[in-house]
Amino acid sequence: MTSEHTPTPEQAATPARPLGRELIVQEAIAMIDEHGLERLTMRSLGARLGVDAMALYRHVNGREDLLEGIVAALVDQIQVDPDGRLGPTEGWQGLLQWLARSVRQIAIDHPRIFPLVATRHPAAPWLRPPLRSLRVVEDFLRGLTDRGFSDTQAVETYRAFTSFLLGHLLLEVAAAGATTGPVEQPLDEGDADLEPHDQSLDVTDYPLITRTRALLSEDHTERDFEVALEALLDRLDLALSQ
Amino acid sequence: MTSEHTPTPEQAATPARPLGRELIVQEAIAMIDEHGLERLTMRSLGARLGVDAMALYRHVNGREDLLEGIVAALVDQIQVDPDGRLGPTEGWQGLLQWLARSVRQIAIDHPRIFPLVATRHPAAPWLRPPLRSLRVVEDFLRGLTDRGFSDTQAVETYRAFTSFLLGHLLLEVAAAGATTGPVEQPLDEGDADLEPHDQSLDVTDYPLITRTRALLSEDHTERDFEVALEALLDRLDLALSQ
DNA sequence: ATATCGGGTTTACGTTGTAGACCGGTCACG
DNA sequence: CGTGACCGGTCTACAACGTAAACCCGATAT
Repeated sequence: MTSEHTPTPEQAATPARPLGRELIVQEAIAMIDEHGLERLTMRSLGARLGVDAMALYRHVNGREDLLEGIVAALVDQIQVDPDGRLGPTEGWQGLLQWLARSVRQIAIDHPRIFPLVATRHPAAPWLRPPLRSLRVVEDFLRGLTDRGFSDTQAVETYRAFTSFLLGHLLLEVAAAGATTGPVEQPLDEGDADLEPHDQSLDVTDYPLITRTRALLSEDHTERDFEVALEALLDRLDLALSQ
Repeated sequence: MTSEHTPTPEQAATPARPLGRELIVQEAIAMIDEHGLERLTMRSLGARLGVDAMALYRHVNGREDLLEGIVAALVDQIQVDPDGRLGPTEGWQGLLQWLARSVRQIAIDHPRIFPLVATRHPAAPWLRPPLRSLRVVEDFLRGLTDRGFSDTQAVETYRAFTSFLLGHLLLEVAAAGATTGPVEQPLDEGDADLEPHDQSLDVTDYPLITRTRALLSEDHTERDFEVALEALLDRLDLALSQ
């Protein structure tokens, strides 16, 4: 009877038994979405599932493995090919556009998890986040080679495309996280001395920043994403035709 | 006398007194470079500096602040403008090329720290990693406006350029980290049961991956970086001329 | 009926970040 | 020339975390 109350009064208990890797990962994702990564703890996750923390270890090889599972779960949501098989009318451009938007949607839905997808070490050095599962890469390569790409071209496109996705989406979710609230503090605000490291920073010494402040704060993430994607497609198209 | 030996026998003591924020951050950077982020601990860092862990708190506002300092230190190394002022002969292309390579060099020198630069929340939502300090952004905007960019163009370029850098460099250092050794385990290898989650993954079910395995493993990071940069510059040039 | 075992619990330990008390030297000032 | 402040180190302590190990119990197989 040492702890009768639930340690975190998040939700009392058992959202959907039977306990298993799937459910655990799912609930962990929800938890990060709601409170951020640092608040995902074995104990809190266990509590949320109405179960002792140690129970999780029956289904998951420790916290690292859990994070791995979370990343894998998100990556598995990526659809390389739309359901209604897109005809070769659109060609590879359509495929890449679809895929890009698919990945983008996932990133936006889980802005606090995407950094994990971006930075955790993939299973093999040639897997490039965010397209970091064998299934996705296979489908990607097939999609392109089916549409006339040589193996080399397909692989080069894989590299260019992942770089594009990673840069744009990571910046987009970072911006999203900044507005939503970066971390979720446990409700204190006693600011220390020792150079308070100004929160709302002073910009007066930087004339150009001051001048462009409004411009800098504008949000064009979606448009930027689309035009950069278009530019990439153009570039690839050019590279193909020679 | 509870702990007479140094907790981590890394280096006995005092590499360069006077203790201070600067020195602490510097040594922390060295430590991450050598052993990885998760092995950077207040106690180990203190030990490395020949000092009690708590001494660090006199100069640093806790671990988070230390990480902030590390990121800031790296970003401060970025040189927007070469020392020998480059004439307007090169124009803005030269500037961006120089800057890109400057940032890239830093990323490569600290592959285990760059992810921090990439993913930690900047001081303001409109600061975009890796160009995430006021000084760098100011110099960046000045460099461009000095060369004929409008404010809007300069800001748009800032966005495009940071996306480019982040995507390419993050993937490059991830690949680097994968070869060097991702984490630095404390020397055990007793593999658990529970689906060993295959380390050297099996690729036989993925014909296209199998076929392009060699291609996928080739390393073209530098070339890719340069050609993507060139493409970006072309795109910007085009956007400028209309 | 009884042995097995999957899957939960309890307890305990080591490691981490960090608060807070202590404490010794140095330096300003009466 | 004391004497107090204070700067910057130490020591001790604690809560939170990940997780190993032992336990335990109900269903199921023999």
